[in-house]
Amino acid sequence: MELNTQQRVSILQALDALDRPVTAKELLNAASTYSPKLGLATVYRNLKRLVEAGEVRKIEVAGVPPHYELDGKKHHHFFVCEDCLKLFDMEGCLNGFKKLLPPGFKMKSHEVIIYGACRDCKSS
Amino acid sequence: MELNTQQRVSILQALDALDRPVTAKELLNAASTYSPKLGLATVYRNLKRLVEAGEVRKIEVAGVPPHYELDGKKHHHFFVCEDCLKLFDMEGCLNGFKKLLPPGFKMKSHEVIIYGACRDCKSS
DNA sequence: CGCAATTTGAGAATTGATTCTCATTGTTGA
DNA sequence: TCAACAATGAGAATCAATTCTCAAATTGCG
Repeated sequence: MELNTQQRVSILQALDALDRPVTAKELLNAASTYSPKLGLATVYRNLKRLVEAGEVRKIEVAGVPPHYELDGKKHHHFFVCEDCLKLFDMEGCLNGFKKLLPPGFKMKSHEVIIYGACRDCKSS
Repeated sequence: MELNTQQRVSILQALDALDRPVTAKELLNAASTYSPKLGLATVYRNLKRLVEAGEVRKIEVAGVPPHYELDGKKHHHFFVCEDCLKLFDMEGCLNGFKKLLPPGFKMKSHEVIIYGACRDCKSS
């Protein structure tokens, strides 16, 4: 049976409070506020289970380590700040993906990633 | 001074012959045809230099190990076959990326990745 | 050709992300 | 309440990609 531990709750709380994709370490820092002795292994253990349960989504984009965010949001894409290396959600999507497909290929899903400078890093 | 070794030539030859993004190991296999004793470290050493020289592009997409391809092609994107895990170039691009940008963010580049089944894996 | 600088091969070592170990602690149904 | 089973902490271990080490081989100017 799965127990509802304090640290698991802290991790979910932190994910919810941060409200953007974060790395395991960022999550450790944030959740440590609620569970001071929290360890990285526990963060990973819980992330793994949450991902398998469909409650959390693991996001891998080139140039930055894997990030995690609460799942269940509607279809969206990501922005990578090349300065601070943070990831941000972007609402909306594009059309015409199929026209890129080579003949005979079948599309199951797609990903759009925009690289640049976030609001806070724009000026630096 | 940079020497023009047989193995470096073999690596370039293999990249050219394969004509799609390949992993370091695939490249080792392919280039071994020309340079039988070729080692993985040499492949990496040369890839690194070729990437720095702008002759080769390193492509990182979620779900597959890093791939490399000759640079200099015109702007394009990638298709990942979820079956055979091969990467393919896709000609063309889409419009409207800027409309996805959160206010205050600045776009420098973008990436589009389509996941699915390639021609050879479509039926399986 | 002759040699000095560069490169290679092969395996060891490193790196970053993640998982495992195991003794200890926490959680919960009865 | 309280035992059984699950989960945690901390560091060791693993894993895959990549880099390093160093003796031996190669390359190319003169």
